[in-house]
Amino acid sequence: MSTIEARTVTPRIRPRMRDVAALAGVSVQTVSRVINGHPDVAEETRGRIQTVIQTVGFHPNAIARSLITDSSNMLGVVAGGFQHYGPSQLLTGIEREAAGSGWQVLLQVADVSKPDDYERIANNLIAQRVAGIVWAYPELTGGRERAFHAKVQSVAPIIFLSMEAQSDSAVISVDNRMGARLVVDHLIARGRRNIGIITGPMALWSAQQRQQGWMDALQSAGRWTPDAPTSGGNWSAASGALALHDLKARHPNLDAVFASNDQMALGALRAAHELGIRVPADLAVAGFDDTPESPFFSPPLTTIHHNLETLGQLAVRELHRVVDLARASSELPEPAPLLLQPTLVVRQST
Amino acid sequence: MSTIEARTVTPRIRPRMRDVAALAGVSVQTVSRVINGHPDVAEETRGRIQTVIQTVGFHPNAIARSLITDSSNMLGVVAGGFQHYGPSQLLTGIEREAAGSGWQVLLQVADVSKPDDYERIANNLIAQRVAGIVWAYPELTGGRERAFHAKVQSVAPIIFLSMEAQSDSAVISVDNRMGARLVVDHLIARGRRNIGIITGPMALWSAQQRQQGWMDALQSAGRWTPDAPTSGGNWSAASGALALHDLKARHPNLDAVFASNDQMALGALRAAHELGIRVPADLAVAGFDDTPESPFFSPPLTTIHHNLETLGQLAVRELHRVVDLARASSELPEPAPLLLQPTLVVRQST
DNA sequence: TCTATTCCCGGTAACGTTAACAGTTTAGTC
DNA sequence: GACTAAACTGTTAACGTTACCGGGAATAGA
Repeated sequence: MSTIEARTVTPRIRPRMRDVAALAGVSVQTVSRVINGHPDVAEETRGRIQTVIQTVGFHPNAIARSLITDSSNMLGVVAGGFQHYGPSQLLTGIEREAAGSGWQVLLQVADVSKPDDYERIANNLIAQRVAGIVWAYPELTGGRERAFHAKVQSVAPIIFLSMEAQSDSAVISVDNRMGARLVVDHLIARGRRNIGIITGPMALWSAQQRQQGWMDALQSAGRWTPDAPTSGGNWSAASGALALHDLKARHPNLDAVFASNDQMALGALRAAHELGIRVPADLAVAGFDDTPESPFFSPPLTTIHHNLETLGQLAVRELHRVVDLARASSELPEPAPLLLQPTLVVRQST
Repeated sequence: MSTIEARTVTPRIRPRMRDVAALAGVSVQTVSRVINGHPDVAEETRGRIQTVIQTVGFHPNAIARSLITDSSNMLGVVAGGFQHYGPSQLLTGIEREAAGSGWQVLLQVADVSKPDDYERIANNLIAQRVAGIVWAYPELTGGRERAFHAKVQSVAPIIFLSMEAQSDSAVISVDNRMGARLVVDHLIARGRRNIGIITGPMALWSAQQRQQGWMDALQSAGRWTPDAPTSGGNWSAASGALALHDLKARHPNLDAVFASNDQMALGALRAAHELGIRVPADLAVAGFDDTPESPFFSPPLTTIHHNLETLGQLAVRELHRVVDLARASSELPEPAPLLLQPTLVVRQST
């Protein structure tokens, strides 16, 4: 038995357009037209083809389509892991919006410990010919993201999340500085005199901004001194607990602390409890992020609310707009920057 | 000026192998050999080609490669969102292992509210010709995941996470039942007489299993009665708080509660505090997951530790093994199931 | 010197799809 | 009945890569 005979007799594992066309007695082009919803196909023919598609279980090959159209419906998302609440929420928003407009999400997680990992990721995204890129890997400005941008900018439009706004690239972010300002202003209004901060990893732009907002508030209240209580954390509850011990040891008369995220605030609350410090009577504690758990801390946490899911959605929507424009006009427009305003949520911890 | 002239004069936006070959004075085939690290290329030629690749900035087109080799290096990951700690950790493990072995992650998030959303996802994954699928969307057995499995099984091997083991599909999971058993045994050993449970969404296999473990422990201690204290939550801290109010109202002599995850345990702790119930003196509270925050609850939470990141890694590793085998032997072997054992972490809440 | 082997390289066809164009038929108009 | 437009369908050539095969040059062994 020749292979040709075997081919025609046994059903193909994965039917192609050609097979559908043969069975329906039309050309591949007509099948293509049906699949892509083009007009100029007789209703009768369309129905017949669709029946064949169903019965043989034909699925169009997106790879071949991408090759010939020189475009993919894939969106590259660069992240730094999902151990924390923020990135997870961001990803949820990105994926939802992408799926809603028919895009696929190609996920890339950069290894923080490898400084050159962005090169691997850039190569992956270029190789896959993604239509757009969302950089959700917050980091200090001027570093690897600039190199990354230079490398991929000819391939696809890119939007950065939570970084310093730059003239040549679009950034969509929550106004971290204003958020911190809001919460520290609140502490001042409550009559706190000695307000410390637990910062995030200072390599991160968002952590820097939150520290700035804290400084802004102190300065405009005329309370700023260079030795204002400061201690560094790494977003984790454990680091928050350590930081509070540290702060209290160095500044015994501390009466309020702004933790740069809710997890560290939780750690601070715990540490205060262990030290016999009453919250909020002796010490006010505030956080940032408004995680779903924060209302259930002891005591419930005053914090800053922002919606990162919306942020992710907006980023994808903007990217989509730019890609559509680029397809139409053959030139690549710049995405527009955006700054979302967070809000203060007052609870019993302050 | 003709377009052909323009083409040869202006540098191509995105060079192809053909361009590299022309510049290096070799055939495309030789360039291909260099790119894929094949032998039988003279060292001198290889160097020359690599120089050209660098200078013109050539990046191989993964789409064309996939088309001709009829294989992709993409892994489909089906999830249900990343609002909770578990799925995020799982994704981290999956991505890390995938990237480590040169795979790309194509992320698909199913909309829980649309029962037929798995069809859209299956079509996406088939269209992209993924090499393997990780189903990280925990749900009740017998439902959509079976239909999904039927639809994609001819395309790619699939591994399910956190579902009921089935004869015809591989499941890798943490032993949720044993974990719950461990923690409830511990509560019994501490002398608690009236041990309630706050369950997760009962449509989920993991929630069912944790309830089963609670029952197992009570039964083997001879304490099981059909009206044992039970209340349902949805994994959120808010639902945990509500559930504790509910339980305490219906069972005033409740002296221990097993919350099916740490978030709900946090809610229960908060509710207990509001009701003036001392933990652990009046009421012992235990959780499940050992989130990084749980040691900082008030009081620190007794819980079950399991490593979902490892789980994700193992799933991808197993999938990789199966795909490699399939490529070699042209038949599709079944992935092997696996059950990870969790451990008890005792803290001050019990 | 002849043959076999190894090393290196190139030509051609193919993967599954869509774009561009070229037909053919049908209906409508004068 | 001729002409035109509209509706529908088919043919051919690409997209960028790798598989397959074929062949020349250099080397080694007889």
